[in-house]
Amino acid sequence: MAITLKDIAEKTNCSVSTVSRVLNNKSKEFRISEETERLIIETARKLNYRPNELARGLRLKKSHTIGLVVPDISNPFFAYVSHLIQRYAYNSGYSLILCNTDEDIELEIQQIELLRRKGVDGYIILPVGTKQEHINELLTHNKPLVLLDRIFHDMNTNAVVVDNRKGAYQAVKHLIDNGHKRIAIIQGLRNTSTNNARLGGYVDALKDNSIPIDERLMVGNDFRKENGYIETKLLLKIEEPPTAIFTTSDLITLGTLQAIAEEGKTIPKDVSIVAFDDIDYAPYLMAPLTSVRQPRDLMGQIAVKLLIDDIESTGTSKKEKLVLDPKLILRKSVFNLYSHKDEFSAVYSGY
Amino acid sequence: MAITLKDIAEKTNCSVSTVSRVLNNKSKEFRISEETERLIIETARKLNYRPNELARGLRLKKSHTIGLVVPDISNPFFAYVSHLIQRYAYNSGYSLILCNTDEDIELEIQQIELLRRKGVDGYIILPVGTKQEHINELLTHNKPLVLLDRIFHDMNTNAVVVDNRKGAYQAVKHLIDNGHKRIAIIQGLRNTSTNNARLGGYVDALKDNSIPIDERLMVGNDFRKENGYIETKLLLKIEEPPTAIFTTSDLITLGTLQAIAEEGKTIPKDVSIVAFDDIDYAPYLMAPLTSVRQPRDLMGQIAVKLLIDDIESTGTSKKEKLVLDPKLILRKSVFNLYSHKDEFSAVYSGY
DNA sequence: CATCCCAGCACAAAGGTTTGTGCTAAAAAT
DNA sequence: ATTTTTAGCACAAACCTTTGTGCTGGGATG
Repeated sequence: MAITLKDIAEKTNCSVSTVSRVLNNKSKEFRISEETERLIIETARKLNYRPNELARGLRLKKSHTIGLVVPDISNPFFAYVSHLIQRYAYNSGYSLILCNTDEDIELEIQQIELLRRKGVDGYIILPVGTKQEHINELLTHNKPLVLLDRIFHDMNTNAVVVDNRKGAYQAVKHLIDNGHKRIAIIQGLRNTSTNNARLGGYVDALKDNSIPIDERLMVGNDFRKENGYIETKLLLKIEEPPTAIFTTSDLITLGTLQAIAEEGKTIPKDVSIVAFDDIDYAPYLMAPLTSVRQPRDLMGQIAVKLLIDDIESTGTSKKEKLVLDPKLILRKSVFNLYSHKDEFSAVYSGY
Repeated sequence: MAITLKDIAEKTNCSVSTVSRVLNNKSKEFRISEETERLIIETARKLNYRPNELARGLRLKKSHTIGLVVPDISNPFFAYVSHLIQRYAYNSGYSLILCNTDEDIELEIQQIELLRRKGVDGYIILPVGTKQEHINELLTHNKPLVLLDRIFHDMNTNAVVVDNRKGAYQAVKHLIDNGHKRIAIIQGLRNTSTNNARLGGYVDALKDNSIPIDERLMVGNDFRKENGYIETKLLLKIEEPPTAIFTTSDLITLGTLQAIAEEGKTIPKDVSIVAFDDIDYAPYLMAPLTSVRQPRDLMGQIAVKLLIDDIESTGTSKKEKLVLDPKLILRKSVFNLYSHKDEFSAVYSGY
C-alpha cells in the first residue's frame, strides 16, 4: 500500500539504511555519493514517500506528540488557550492529542493512562484537581509535564497559573469600594487550587474591610453554567439577598445571567456582577461585564515553551512555577451604592 | 524502562506470544492453561504493564486515532462541536489529534499531510474550502473521511452540513417581514460552500420580495471578528446606511457588536441584527440576538458515527451526505419598522 | 507396543524505521 | 608490487506487537 523505505531501496538498488540516511540528511556524515543521494531523493519524491511516524516513533522512542488534557474544550477560556497551544506546538514540530475530562477525575485518570500508551512525549494538563496520584506517577517516571490553570502546591513540576487569589481580591475589593456589603460568591469545583485561591481572595477582601463572612453567600460547587443558574436563582430568593455576585468562571457567569434575566432583574441596578475569565463577549453583554482577565495568550505560550524545553532537555531543565498577574477590567456591571450611579470608574474597556 | 511483553515473558517463563495472547483474551482460542493465564495476568498487573500503542499500531496498521481538522478551535461553535466529537470518539475507542488551520489552506494541506504520516484511521475535516485536491487525494486512497460544516458539492464523501441557504433565507426573510429593505450581509470567506449558500439565501430572499440587490451592502470576506468590525464601521458610514445587518458567523457578529457599540448606536433601534451561529451568550447580549441556530449537537455526533462506521466497515459502507435543518431563534435584535416597536414576535427564547 | 491425537506452548516473521558495525573495491602510499 | 587508507555502501539488530505455523510430550487408542 503505502510506500516504504524498502520500496525506494528496491527501485534504486540501494539498501534501506542508505535510503534512510539520505532522507534524514545524513548523506555527508555517512559519505554517500551525491549521485546516489540525488537518485534517492528523486525517487522518494516521485513515489510520494511518506515516512511512517508510528515506526519512527517506535524506533526513536519519540512520537512528536503531546497530550493536552482539559476539563472542557467548549469552555471559551479553555478553547482559546487550546488554540494557542496547538499553534505553538505545531510550530515546534509537535501534534496535539486532545482529551476532555468533563471535570471527571476518573475520566482524567483514564485519559492520561491512554496517553501513556500512545507514547506521548509530554503532557499539558489542566487538572480536575481532586486527586493527584496519577499525576505524581507521571513525575516519578520523569515524564515531561506542565500543569496549567490549576496547580498542586506540593508538587514539584512545571506549572503556569494566574494569581487567582489576587484576582479575586481585586474583584471583591472593587465591589466593596462601590459600597457593597452583601457580596455572594458562586464557587467552582471545591478543593481545586483555583477555587480555593479565588475563595481565599474573596474572604481576605471581606476580612480586610471588616465585612462579616456569611456562609449563605458562599455557594456553588462546580464551574458549569447550571451551577451558576441554580445558585443565582436561590441567592435571589434568600432573606437578605446579595447586592453583588462574584462569579468564578465564565460558564457560571452565563448561568447567572440567565437566572437574572429570568427573574426580571437588571444588571447592575438590581444586582451587580464581577466575573472571572474575561470572555470576548463580556463588553457586549446585557451589562458590559466588569471581570478579571487572565493573561490567556501568555499562558498557552509559556506552557508549550516549558514543556518542550523539558522534553528536549531530557530531564536536565529546572522545574518552573510561573504565577501570572490577572487584571481587573472595569465595565458597567457594578452599581455604585454611594453615588447611586453606574460604576464610579466609567472607563469603558472596549477590549 | 517501560514494561514490555518480553519482561512479562521472562518473569513467567513463557514466550512473548503466549503473553500477548493471554493479554488479548485469546487464551481459550489458543488453548492456554488457566494456570498460565492467571500467572501472566497477575504479573502483568503487578508490573503495571502498559501496551505500547505505537508498536501495536505498526503491527495492526491501526492507530485508533482520528484527525480533527478545524479552522479555529477558539471559535465557540467549533469548540462546542469539537467537544462532542472528542467525547463520542473516546467512547468508541478513538483518540483525537487536533489540528487548527486558521483558515489557511496551505496549513490545512500541511496538517493533513502530517496526519497521514501519523497513520490516523480517519479524518473529520471542517475544510477551509478554497482547494480540494488534497482531500480528493485522501478519498482516492480510500481513507475514511467525513466533511463537516463545509462541503464540496462534487465530492463523493461522507458529509454533515446544515442547510445554510435555508437558514440565511429565513434570517433575511425575517428582516424583510419587519419592514427592512436596506439589508447588509457581512460575508465569511468567499467561495466556501458555507458562504456561497448563505449569500445565496440572502439574495434569494431579497429577490423573492422584489428588493433590489445593492452590491455595496454585500461586504466582508472572512469569518473573523476583525472582518465584522471593519465592515460594520464602513457600513455605518455609507450614504444610505443599512437598517439591518445579517452577520454570517458568530465571530463576525462579535466584531459587529463592537463597532456598533463604539459608534454609539444601539441595537435594534439604530440597526437590527440577525446572526448566524447561535452562541450560548446570544440571549444575554446588549440586545438579545435573533439568530440562526445550527443543530450543533447532532453535527458532532453524526460526524463521528459516520466516520467510525466507515473505518470499521473497511470501505463497504455507503457515503452519506446529511443536510440538517437550521432554526431561526427570535429574540430582540430586530426592530419592526412597521409598528415601530421591538420585534413583532416577542417570543423570548431563554435558550 | 506402536500409533495417533491433542493440549500447551515456542519460534520466527512481519510491520517500517534507525543505527552501529562491517565489508568491498578502488585509490593512495610505500 | 604490496600494503594502507578511504569512499561508499550493506547487513543486521533493535524498537514492541501480533500471528501463522510448528514443535513436544503425555495420554488415549488400536
